[in-house]
Amino acid sequence: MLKANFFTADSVECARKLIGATLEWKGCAGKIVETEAYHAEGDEACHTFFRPSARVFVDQHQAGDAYVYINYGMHWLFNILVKGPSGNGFVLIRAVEPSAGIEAMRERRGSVQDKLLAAGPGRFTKAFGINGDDHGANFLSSKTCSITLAKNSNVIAGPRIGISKATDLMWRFGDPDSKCLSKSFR
DNA sequence: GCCAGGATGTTA
DNA sequence: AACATCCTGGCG
Repeated sequence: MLKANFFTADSVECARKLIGATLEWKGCAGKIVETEAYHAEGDEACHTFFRPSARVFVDQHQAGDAYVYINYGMHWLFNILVKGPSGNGFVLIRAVEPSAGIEAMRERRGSVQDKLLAAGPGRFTKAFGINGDDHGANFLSSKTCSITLAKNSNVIAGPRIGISKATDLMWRFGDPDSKCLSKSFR
């Protein structure tokens, strides 16, 4: 299980270290294979840059709290708030390789290949049943949710996906060997 | 495998 | 108007 101070480091470091970790969420579980980091200050792609409500969220919540929002009118996206001495930020969970609760994921996702069940930020939340009710939930205080870091994992970095600002930052991280990425790194 | 197009609604 | 996406169908 994560230590209580894990989300008090830089969000870029958190995003990198979460690759390979096992995420458990209300009966479902899987290996985190893709993440992205956002900085609350100075990052034009971060919601805090253009959404006052996101800045309020950072002020009023603690490290480890879930920031869940709806995207393109139909997909929930799941972030974890990071608050550290060097600055605040978010880690977006972009893809997970399912390991438990796969039947429940299949029911929620409909007819897709198993490797695509949670291979994308919107696919992941749908597979795991995450929605706006989970906005503000905290991993470190919940009994049904946890993250356990892997001892070692192969990690590759690349530019973040689906954004139009700050595309030069290499803040997308992933396991290059996983078959459950939202998109290849090569 | 890649690309185009449409679904869908919140935020500011 | 933009948007941290996904699915389908066309093409080869």
